[in-house]
Parts: sequence; structure tokens; C-alpha cells
Amino acid sequence: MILAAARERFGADGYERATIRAIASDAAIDPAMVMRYFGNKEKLFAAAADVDLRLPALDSVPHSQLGAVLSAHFLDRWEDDEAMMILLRTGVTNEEAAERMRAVFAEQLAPLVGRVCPTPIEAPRRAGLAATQVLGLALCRYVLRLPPIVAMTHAEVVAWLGPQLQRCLTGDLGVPENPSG
Amino acid sequence: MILAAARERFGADGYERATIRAIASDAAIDPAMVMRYFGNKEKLFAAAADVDLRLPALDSVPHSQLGAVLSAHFLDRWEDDEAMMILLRTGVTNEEAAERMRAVFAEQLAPLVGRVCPTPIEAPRRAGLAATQVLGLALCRYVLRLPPIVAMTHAEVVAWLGPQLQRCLTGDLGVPENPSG
DNA sequence: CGACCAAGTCAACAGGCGTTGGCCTACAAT
DNA sequence: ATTGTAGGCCAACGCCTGTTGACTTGGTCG
Repeated sequence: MILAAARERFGADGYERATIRAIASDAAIDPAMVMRYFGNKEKLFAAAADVDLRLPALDSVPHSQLGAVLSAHFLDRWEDDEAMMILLRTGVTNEEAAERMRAVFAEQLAPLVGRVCPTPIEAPRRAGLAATQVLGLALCRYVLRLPPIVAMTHAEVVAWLGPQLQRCLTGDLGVPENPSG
Repeated sequence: MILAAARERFGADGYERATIRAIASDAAIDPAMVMRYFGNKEKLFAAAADVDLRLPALDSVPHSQLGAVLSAHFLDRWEDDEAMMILLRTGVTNEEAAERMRAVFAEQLAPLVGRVCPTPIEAPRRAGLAATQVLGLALCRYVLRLPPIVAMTHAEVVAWLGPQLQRCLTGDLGVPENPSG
């Protein structure tokens, strides 16, 4: 499967270093076949970087458990879907990938937060802060491989991230009397 | 100054897309001069990515103020030193840059945390978690440009990040009865 | 004046890239 | 047996990259 090889290469090397030739070689086909099926490199990337966070419905989750549920979900998601890594690796140097990342945030995470957030006007900011938590941890653990973060077990990470996300969603934002800036 | 142009290009484009020709053009010199002065692209990058966090001495800071002090310091640092952005942009796709980032963490942040951390054995993990906070926020604000995070004022970011860092340094790690894994 | 040496310019090399068009094979229908 | 067609391979194009070596300039010393 071409897409599987593409996801692997994009996720491991980023957009610029992942070459069509290498992807084709991994898939044991000719580079020209990649062009025939996907048109060009950009379109191949777009097909490979189609991310679905698969966020669960949170309506039946008690407010005090939101952080814990999301923490476990994100870590599982991160460890079994290469597309997550693709966006993180490529979104940093490729504007198109960054735009897609903002879209994933706006279309998937933000609306969900909006439905469970006590004060809807704060929802986008709370969702954004939650994103910083998840992305910062993924960056240090899976990409930069900071030793102390890599050394944490799956359970330890979930246990740490849960309360952090909980604070993003329902905690004090720091300047509550003037939240809009 | 060649280094200034190199920092700008590496910070804006990442390692692969920043070309020696473009850097030389920015500096209004010939590409061959870059080679003469720095040897090759890798060495030029190494010279441009020499990051100093300039962390203040924290010994005289009350423990309850550690997060606030570091929060303000990091945000100032991010906003006036292009080298910070270089490492974030390139460390994601370039293993040499990632290694340098781990070195900055191990040599600059971790020792400082070790000196103010209540239980020294937890220091590396606390420093790592603090790194996830700072990097996650910088990633969303300066690189991915998530709108709600960009919309926050400097003061709002500092006010939010302070307590977060404080929790990393002196708060509950989540599984305190078994912190080493 | 002539000789040197560092600083800078220029053109070119070899290699890798995305992308293209032509050829070749294999199979189905007539 | 011949034709048509789709799928796949190969060689090549044009472009851009890092890097190199030869050449020119300008200033300083014997």
C-alpha cells in the first residue's frame, strides 16, 4: 500500500526529506506509479496526513473526569496512528501542514471543548491550552525524545496529563476577570 | 553578518529548506564565502543554533515564585532570540538539532531544577515536564500559530504559564508513591 | 616596482529531486 | 491471430542543491 509507506516516511522524515522515490521504493513500486495515483507530492501528503482524532463523546462523562478521559484517549491515539506524528513533524516546517493542523484543532477539538466548557466564550482558549499540553508532551516524548519524558511509563504519562488537561478545561485561566484580553 | 542571516533563515524555514544560497544572498555575499568561513552547512547550522537559555539564578527566589519567574523569563527569551525558534523548527526533522536540544535541556534546565527541587531524584522528570509546558506553548503560539493561543497577550500567557510551571517544579507528580516508574 | 597574501567572485561540478512521456507486457474481446 | 487497453517500468528532463577550484582584486611588505 502506497499510503502506508507514505505515512511512514512522512512521519519519520518530515515533508522535505521524505522523497517520492523512497516512498515508492518502500512500497516496491515505481515512482511514476505514485504520480499516477496521487498526482503530485503535495496531494500524496494531503492523503497521508488525513488525521482523525476520533474524540469520544464527552456528554456522559462527569466534568471531573474530562481530563482523565482525554488524557488516556490522546496517548492511545498518539501511539497507534502515524498520521498524528506526520502533522507534528511536518507542521513545523510546512505551512500547508500547519494549516491542516489548525483545521484539525478547530474542527475536532474546539467544538468538543465548546460543549463541555462552563463558559462558552472561554472555550477556544481552553481548547488551545489543552492543545499545548498534548502537543508539548508528544513533542518531548515522541519527537525530541527527552530522556526523562521517554522514561515515563504510559500510565505515568496518563496520570500526569489528566489533571493538566482538567485544569485547561475547567480550571482557573489565570486572569478570569478579563478573559478576552 | 552571515550568522544573523543564517539564524533568520534556519528559524523561518527549518534546516532543509534554508539554503546556503539564500543565506548568502540575504547577507549580500557569495555562497562560496559561507563555505570558506563555516566549512559546510552542518557547521554553519551548529554555529547558528548555539542556544543559551540565560536562565537566572533561582537560589534567592522564593519557592512559591519559581513558576512565575521562569514563565516571564522564557517568554521574553522566546520573543527576542531567533535561536530558540531554530531549534524548535529544526529539532523536529533533524536528528543533530534534536540532540542539541536534549543537550540544552540536560546542561541548562535540568541542573537548575535540580538545585531548587525538593526531592532531587525527581528533578529530571520535573525539568522534563517543565520543558513540555514551555515547548508546547511555543509550538502552538509561534510555530503552528493556533489562533486562540496567538490571541493571548504576553501578560496572559505569562499568567497562565506561571502556575503550570510551578506545578511541574513543586507540585504533585501524579504517582508520588512510585516516582521512578 | 614587484611579490605576496588574504578576500571575494564566478562558473562549474556531481548528485538528488519531482515530474514526464514513451515503451513494453499481459490480458480480454473480436 | 489480431487488436485494444490498462498497468507498470525505464530513461530522461529540468531544476535546485551543497560544494569546489580557478581566477581577479586590493592592500602591504621587501
